[in-house]
Amino acid sequence: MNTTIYDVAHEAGVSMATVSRVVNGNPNVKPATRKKVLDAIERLGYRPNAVARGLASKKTTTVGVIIPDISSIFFAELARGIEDIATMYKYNIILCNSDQNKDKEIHLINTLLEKQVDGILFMGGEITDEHAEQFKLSPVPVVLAATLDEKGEIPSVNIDYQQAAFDAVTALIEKGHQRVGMVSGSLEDPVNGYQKFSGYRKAHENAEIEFDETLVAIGDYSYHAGMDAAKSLNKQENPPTAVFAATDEMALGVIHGFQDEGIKVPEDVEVVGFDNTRLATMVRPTLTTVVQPMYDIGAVSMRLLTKFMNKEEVDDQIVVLPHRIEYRQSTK
Amino acid sequence: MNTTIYDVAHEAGVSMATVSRVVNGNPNVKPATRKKVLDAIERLGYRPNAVARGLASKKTTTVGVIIPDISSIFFAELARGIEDIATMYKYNIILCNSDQNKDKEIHLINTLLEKQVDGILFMGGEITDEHAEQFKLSPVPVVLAATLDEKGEIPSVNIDYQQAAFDAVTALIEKGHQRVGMVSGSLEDPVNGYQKFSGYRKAHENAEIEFDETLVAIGDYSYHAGMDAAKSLNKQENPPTAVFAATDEMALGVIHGFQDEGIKVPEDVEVVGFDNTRLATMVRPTLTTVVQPMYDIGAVSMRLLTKFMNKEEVDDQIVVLPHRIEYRQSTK
DNA sequence: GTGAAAGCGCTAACAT
DNA sequence: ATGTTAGCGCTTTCAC
Repeated sequence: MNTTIYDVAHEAGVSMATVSRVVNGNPNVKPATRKKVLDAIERLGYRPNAVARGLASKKTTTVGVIIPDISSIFFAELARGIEDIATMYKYNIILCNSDQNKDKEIHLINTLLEKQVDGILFMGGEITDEHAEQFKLSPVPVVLAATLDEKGEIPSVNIDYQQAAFDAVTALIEKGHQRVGMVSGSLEDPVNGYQKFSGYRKAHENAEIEFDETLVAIGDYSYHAGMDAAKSLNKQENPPTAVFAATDEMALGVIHGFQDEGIKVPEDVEVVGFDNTRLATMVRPTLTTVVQPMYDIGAVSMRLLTKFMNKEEVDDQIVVLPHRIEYRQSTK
Repeated sequence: MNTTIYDVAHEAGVSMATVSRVVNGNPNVKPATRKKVLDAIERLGYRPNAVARGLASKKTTTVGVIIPDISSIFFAELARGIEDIATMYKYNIILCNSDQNKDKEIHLINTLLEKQVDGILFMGGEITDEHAEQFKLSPVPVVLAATLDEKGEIPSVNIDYQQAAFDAVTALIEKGHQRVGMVSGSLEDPVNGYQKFSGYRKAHENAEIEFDETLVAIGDYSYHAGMDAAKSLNKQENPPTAVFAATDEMALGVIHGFQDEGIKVPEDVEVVGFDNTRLATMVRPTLTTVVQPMYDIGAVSMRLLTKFMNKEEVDDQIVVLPHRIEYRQSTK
């Protein structure tokens, strides 16, 4: 059997309470007593049991993180931001992949709550009423990262995706492009689909260019979806001279798709991606892209969650981080 | 206050023990009783407290995962394999980044043990005596993933890195290359440095080609390290006609480094990478590389850990997965 | 098939 | 500054 606080108390000739005080850094312990206890701990190789502590104190210093897919370069970067800040505030993370599957998501929320996490960081696609319901019922705070709650009821950290897409497409239009294509995510996806597509449309409205739906392809965020989109876009009688892709990975696919057809990037067609993942600098031509600060979104959302967990005052629970466009070789 | 098993027992008019049986799927409950309990649970919105259960049962159904950097495309893929199998066996994962820093690693092991994880999955660089000591003292099983224990005492899942490197370099030599360069990791890194470098040397010995240290560059696994290596390799009076890089990311850097100097890949120099990360197909030319089944290493190591946690019989605790070379456009 | 009761290892009043 | 004690919510014998 493992050594317990009781054993230490006995060994040091003090009470359990005193040992607990020492272990938890409570200042109300005489230095001499503290030393006795520390020595006993050392001698016995005592290691506090966080589960027992969690039961008694109703705090686990553990937060649940629900993420669509940790193997995605995008989410992996976000997760790192989350974990770094969590570590800074002495929390551990229980990491769960949801594959953006609603049933899994709901199930995971409940599992995490059973495990008595002190808070939940959620990344996903659509926040349905059922999600909202679960979050409302949650006894611990929930923060969304890179995930939109249309109703604006759940604390979240994002950039303004629509504005970012608007900016990127407008920049293309201002360079003289009349036919700007888009490779979008599913329009049911609030962030990578709907928001970015809306930005694309608004940029056209704003420039008074008529919207041409043949210029829009829908992809599943994969490299291959980008390649396919480029090829089909290029087959048209009047192909686009610039393409805005909803993710970097699709943008790479678009570039290579065009290149495979003998089309030169950026000479014949300019390409702009979204996210600024590490991929963007690891291709030729390097990718012009909308910078979404993934690490920061993770870090800021975790920081926000710690504030809620500490019951600190929070002035604004819907945080919108700035974005910008990083110009590289895939545009002229 | 949250509803407890006691409340449910009261509501259903049975004892706590019976509720516990129902919740845990114990068959020794009359169907009628079970229904009463289930109804009460439903009515009260009861959610079992896993922390209390963990304290009473001494099992948390949680495993600790120590990983150098989740934002690395390589480890992220591994992590996904780990998580999928963990989920399959009803475990959750506490994910910790170590940055391959020894002190952090040791500290994390202790934190995880305090949290009473049922097992630990460790990914890192060198396994020092201190690591070995910690693992030996651990009350729960430990498995290494993509990490070598030279002493062969700790269960682990890997491929044969040296053989894989040998195969890759030998293939290059057999194509007629007399001057094969290498971009290695630090030789203090057992896997990406020492093992792969040894394979490189052995391939030369085997082919009776004298080893030329000017052909070897050391990189930090980054894209830029690969670029720099290519440039310095190319500055030599007698540059290599083929290069083997210890990781895909460095291989990409090598390719682009050469391209930037006007050297053609694969015409002027052939390049082989290592890992087969998703990057390998997202560049032009696509990358010939040694396939390391990252997802599988994660999955198999987690499966192995579950066997230890269940005290199942394990025939071989040092598992070596097969590797192969995937030929793409960066070689002729 | 069900219940009673003793912990699991710790924290947090409350006393002293 | 330190000790006493009552839980925290559950599992697990052991009875019946």
